[in-house]
Amino acid sequence: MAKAPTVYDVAERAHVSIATVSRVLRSPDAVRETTRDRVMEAVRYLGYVPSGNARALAARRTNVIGLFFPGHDDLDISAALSQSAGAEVPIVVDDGSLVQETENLYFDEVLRGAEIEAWRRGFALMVAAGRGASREALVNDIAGRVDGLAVLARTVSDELLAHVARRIPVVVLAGSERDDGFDHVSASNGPGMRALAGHVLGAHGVRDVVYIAGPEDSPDDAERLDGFRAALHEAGIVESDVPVYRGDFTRERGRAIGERILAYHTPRAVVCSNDQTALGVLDVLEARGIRVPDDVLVTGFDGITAGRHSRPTLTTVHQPMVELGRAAVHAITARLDDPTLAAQSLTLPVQVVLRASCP
Amino acid sequence: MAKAPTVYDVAERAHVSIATVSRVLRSPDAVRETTRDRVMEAVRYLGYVPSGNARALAARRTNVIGLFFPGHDDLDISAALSQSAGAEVPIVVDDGSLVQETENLYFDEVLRGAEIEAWRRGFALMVAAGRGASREALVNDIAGRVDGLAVLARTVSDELLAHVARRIPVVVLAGSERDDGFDHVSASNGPGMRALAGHVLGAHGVRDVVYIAGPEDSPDDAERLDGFRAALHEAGIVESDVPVYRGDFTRERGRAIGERILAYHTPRAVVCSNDQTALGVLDVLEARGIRVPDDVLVTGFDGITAGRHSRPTLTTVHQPMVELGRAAVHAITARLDDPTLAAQSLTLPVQVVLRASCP
DNA sequence: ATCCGCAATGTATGCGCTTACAGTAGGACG
DNA sequence: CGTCCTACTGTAAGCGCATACATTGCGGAT
Repeated sequence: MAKAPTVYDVAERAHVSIATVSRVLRSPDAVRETTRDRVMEAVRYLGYVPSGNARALAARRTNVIGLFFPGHDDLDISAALSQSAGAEVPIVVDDGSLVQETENLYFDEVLRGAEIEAWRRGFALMVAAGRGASREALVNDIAGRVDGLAVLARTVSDELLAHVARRIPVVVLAGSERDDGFDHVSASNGPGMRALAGHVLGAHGVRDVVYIAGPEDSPDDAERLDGFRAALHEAGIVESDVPVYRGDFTRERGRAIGERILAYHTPRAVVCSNDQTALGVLDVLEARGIRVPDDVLVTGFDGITAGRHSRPTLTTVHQPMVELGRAAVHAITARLDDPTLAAQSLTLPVQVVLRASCP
Repeated sequence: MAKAPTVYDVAERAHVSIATVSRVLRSPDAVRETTRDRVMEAVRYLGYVPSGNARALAARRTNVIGLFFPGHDDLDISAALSQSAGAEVPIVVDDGSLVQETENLYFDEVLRGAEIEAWRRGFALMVAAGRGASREALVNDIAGRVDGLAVLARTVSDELLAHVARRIPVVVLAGSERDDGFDHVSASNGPGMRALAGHVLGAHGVRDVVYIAGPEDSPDDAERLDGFRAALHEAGIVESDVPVYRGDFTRERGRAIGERILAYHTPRAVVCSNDQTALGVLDVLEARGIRVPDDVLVTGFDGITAGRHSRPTLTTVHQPMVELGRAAVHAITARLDDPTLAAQSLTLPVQVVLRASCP
C-alpha cells in the first residue's frame, strides 16, 4: 500500500500512453493484442487496481446503487471484541430463553433481493443503515456516491428525499404509493389483508373479532386496515362493532394489547396488522391457557420466519421481500435508462399463508 | 436530474469561491456565519449534493469499506416481476413443506455486524456477492472503490487477493489464520469442537461415535476436525476406530451420508462439522424412527437459527457472526490508521450450546 | 501613524481516469 | 507512385472537489 499505482505508472512501464491503458481496461478490442499484453503485464507487475472514484468522476456514472434503511439501534454495540482465543469454551444450555428477535430479517431479505438484481445489472450495492441524528447526513452522503437510491418508507424526511431526488432517481420501498413524484415499490397490503380477513370471517364464520393495527404513521398499516374494513363490509359486519386497537408493530406491544383485550372479553379472533404483534398475542393466549385455534383464531401479516416456528404456527400474509428489493433496483435502473419516465408505483402480489393459528 | 449542480453553481449563486463552498461543507467553523448562511441557502435552492466520487478522488480516501462474499447462486433469479396488483390474492396452506433453507443467514449476520461497526467509524459499506466467472472482475472493481476490503475465506483466489492487497488493507473472514500476510478474523473452531466433542464423549460417555466433516478445502473444517481428534485423544479413544465421512456442509449431503452410516451400523453419536449437515442427519434419523437423543446423539456447528427450531432442537457450537463482521471492519480501520501494523489474526470465542439433540 | 498577526476568502493545482479529437503508419487501389 | 482508408495510439481537456498557498482587511501593539 506504499502508494497505489495509477494509469500513469502502468503507461510508463508498458511504454504506452495513459489512454491506451484505459482502453485496454475498458474496450480491449480497440487495442492491438501485443500492446494489450504488454499493458496487462505491467498491470500485474505493479499491482494496479483502477480507482473507481476517478473512473466514476470521469465517466459521470458510478454504477453503484444505494440502499438506505433504518438501523439496528437496539443492538448491543458495546459487546467486547476480546482477544480471548477460546482457551475456555463456555457451555450453555439453551432452554429457549435465549431466542432473541432477529427481526431485521425483513431488511436482510430486501437487501438480498436488491443485491441480486444489482449484480445482474452490473451495479454494486452500497448499504447504509441510519440511526438517530446522523441519518440525514448519511443519506446525503450516500446520495453523492450512487446513481440511484432505494429508501425504506418513513425512514427519511420527504424534504431530504426531494432534495436528493433532484440529483438521482429515488425509489421508496414498502410505502403506499403517494403522489410525491417518487417511484414506489410495495406489496399488496390492502387486498392481502382483505383476503385474509375474508378467510377469517368467511371460512370460519367469525363475527366476534378484534383488530390490532400498527403505528399511526405507517401507510402500509393504513392500507391493511382498509383491507380489513372492506372484508368486514363484505361479511355484512358493522364496522363500529369491531374494536380496533393501536399497536406499534412490536411483539412487546402485542402482548400488552393482548392482555388488555382479554381483560375485558375473549373474542373469537384477533387479526393483527403484522406478525410481531400476532406473536405477542399468542404469547398472552398461551400464558392464559387459551387454546389457539380452538378458542381464538390469530392472524398476522408479513410472513417472517419466526411465524413458521411459533407455537402454534402463525397464519399470515406473506410479502415477497426479496422481490421488493429486486423491484426497487429494477425501478432505479429503468429510470436511469430513461429519465423521462413518469413516476411509477409497483405493487407486488402477496399470498395468504394458512397455518395452525387460523387454518 | 437535469444536470446535477456542482460547487461551481453553488459558488456562483452565493457569490463566493468554490473553496468557500467546500469549506462550508467540510469545516463550517472556518467560515463567517453570514457567508455560511448564504452558501447553505444556495445549496438548498439548487438541490446541491456533493459528489462523493470527486471528493474521494481529491481527498484520496473514500470512507467506504467493502464486503465480499459468495453469492446466492441458487436463488430463483427468474421469478417474475409481474405488475399484477393483487387483484387475486392466492391462499395457500403451509404444511411445512414450504420451508426453504434460508442459509445466507450466516452472511446476513456478518453483514449486520460489519454495517454496525462501519457506521460507528464513519464508513459506508459496499457489499458485493460474487458468483461464477464475474467474481474476479467484481472484486477488482470493488477494490478500486473502497478503503479496505473484507473477504470471506475461499471465495477469492489468493492471487487476486494479493493483487488487491497491494492497494488496500484486506481482511479474510472465517478462514484459519495463515501466514499469508493478510489480517484474519475467525472463530475458535478447534477449541469449540473439542469442547463439544468433549461433552459428547465425556458427559455422555460415548465411545461409538462417527464424524462428518466438511469440504476438503475448508480451513475451518480442518480445525474442527483437529479439535475433534483432540477430544478423542483426551477420552482415550483410538483415532482410527472412529469413522470420518467427508461431507460438503449441505443438508442434502448430510442426509446422504446419514443414510450411508445407518445402512451399516447405528452409532451412539454423530458429530457433524456444521449445522446443515447435522440437520440432514436428523432428517434421516427421524424418517427411520430412530430417537434422538435417546438412541443417537447428534451435534452440529455454527449456531444457525434453523437449529433452534428443528425437531429435536440441535446442540451446536455457536459462532459470533455479528462479532465477526464487526471485528473485520475493526481490523481494517485499525490498519488504515496505522499501515505499518503487522498482520493480525483475531480469533473470536465460541460457545457450546446444548439443546435437545445432545443435552 | 506604522507594523504585525490573524481571520476570512480567493487562486490555482492536482486527484486518476475517460474520451473526443488528432496524428501516424501501413495497405489497398487506381 | 500518390491517395485514401483503416487500424492504432497519442494529446489534451475536463469530471467535481479539497487544500496549500496567496491575498485582503482589520484591530491592536508599538
